[in-house]
Amino acid sequence: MEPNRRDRRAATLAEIKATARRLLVSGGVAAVGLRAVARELGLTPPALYRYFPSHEALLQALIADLYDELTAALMALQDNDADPDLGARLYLLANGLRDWALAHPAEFGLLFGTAIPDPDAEGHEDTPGHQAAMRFAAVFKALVAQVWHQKPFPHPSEQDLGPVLVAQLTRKSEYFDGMPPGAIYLALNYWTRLYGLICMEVFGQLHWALEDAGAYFEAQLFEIGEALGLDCPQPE
Amino acid sequence: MEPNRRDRRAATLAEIKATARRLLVSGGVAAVGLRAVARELGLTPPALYRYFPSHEALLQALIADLYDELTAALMALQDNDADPDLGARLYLLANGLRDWALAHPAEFGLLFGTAIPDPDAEGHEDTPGHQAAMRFAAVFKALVAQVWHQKPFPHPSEQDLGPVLVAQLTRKSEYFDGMPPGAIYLALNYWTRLYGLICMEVFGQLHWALEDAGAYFEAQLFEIGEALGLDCPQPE
DNA sequence: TGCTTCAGTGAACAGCGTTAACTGTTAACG
DNA sequence: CGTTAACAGTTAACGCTGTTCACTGAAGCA
Repeated sequence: MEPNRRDRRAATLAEIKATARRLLVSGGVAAVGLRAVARELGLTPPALYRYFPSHEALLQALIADLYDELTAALMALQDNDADPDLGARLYLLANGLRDWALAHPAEFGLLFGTAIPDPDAEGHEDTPGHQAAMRFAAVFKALVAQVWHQKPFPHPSEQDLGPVLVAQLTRKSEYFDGMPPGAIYLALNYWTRLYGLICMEVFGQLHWALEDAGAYFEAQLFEIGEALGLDCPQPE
Repeated sequence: MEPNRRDRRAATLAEIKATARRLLVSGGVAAVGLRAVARELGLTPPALYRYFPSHEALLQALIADLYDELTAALMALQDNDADPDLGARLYLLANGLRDWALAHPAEFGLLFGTAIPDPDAEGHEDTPGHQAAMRFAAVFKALVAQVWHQKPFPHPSEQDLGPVLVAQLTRKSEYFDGMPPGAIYLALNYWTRLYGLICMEVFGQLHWALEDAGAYFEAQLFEIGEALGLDCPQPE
């Protein structure tokens, strides 16, 4: 019945991350301090260094966990939806992302708000947070590719896009399961508009115009769906 | 020839803000510390309190200055453009904003990146930074309203938007110089897409798909212009 | 049993924003 | 002109932060 030493370690590690998240929710990212976490757990600050090599590493682990939680939530949403129309799942996913963001604004802010304009990166692409972000992005990518392969939607021609853009998009054709550049362009369009919209709503940058952006989001989502040749989202 | 005391004060104040900006550019917002600024100026940290009541106030002043600089740059861009077609100025403005953002990523990050999801705000709407942001937003608002009044563009009907959204948009009709809700919807659409696009590009969130987002931005800008019933941007 | 591993502590360091008390210069006023 | 008050700036200190080092005590293993 007495816990193993490795189990104890895992339990403490989970407690640390849980505490960090609680502090994140209650006071924003600035409240997630090494000392604050230690204080909350009844430990001394250096004790945390047995679990994380630095404060930044703790935040990275928290970010990775949150990405994975969001990814799992969206995948569960897909699995529980029996609708054979994959286009409907795109609405499901988009609304799911927005709902999660609005329900967890602090977490969302940590994941997507903390923008790092680091032009000379060269090496921070293998952090836990970044890898988890890639897994998250793959969810949307996979669904869009499935939608495409189930019923290819009309897309702009290569002449419309121009050679420079086509060259870049074609380079991503393999990642997008063989979609043509015009279709990838629409997929990118879908993502950028959805992402931008949710960020602006959660970060309160729409407040000056709309006190409740829900209806606006719905209308925009319908427009974006139209661009992918999808039908009306829901009867509602 | 010896400078007045009030002039000396103004000069020091300008030096402080210039130093703060230099630190911002070279090391991000985290590098703009009270002590760092003082060190750079050969002063002791408490001396800065003769000019700013707190570190936050210094940042606010810097934000306000940057907003004003950006606003002035965009207005100068408009004034130097003799094109009577106001629609063309929308492209000019959009490209001007993007150019400024790409040329000054650190400053842009301070202005637009640091998102503050503060739901229980109630009182931070009168900071210098927020007021300057309103002046900045007014530039776009004014031009869109001018475009509308010069040549009203086709816009979605109230039935298309739904009563909830129409009610919110109508409440902004006065601010938008009497534009109808459908037109305000398109104006908002213009702003959200432009804003989201530039943020994603500057903050490197498009790098996984596009190494150079210029062509993509151009294509998107054309789409957004189409939605406002504008003609082709430029022969180029 | 003896040795090692490891969680955790206490003290300390450098850096941060901020405050209080103090010094010298500079402008203003009777 | 001389007094006085305002002002720019300093030094010292407080509490906070992330981080390191030397150390203790207990758990795990041979």
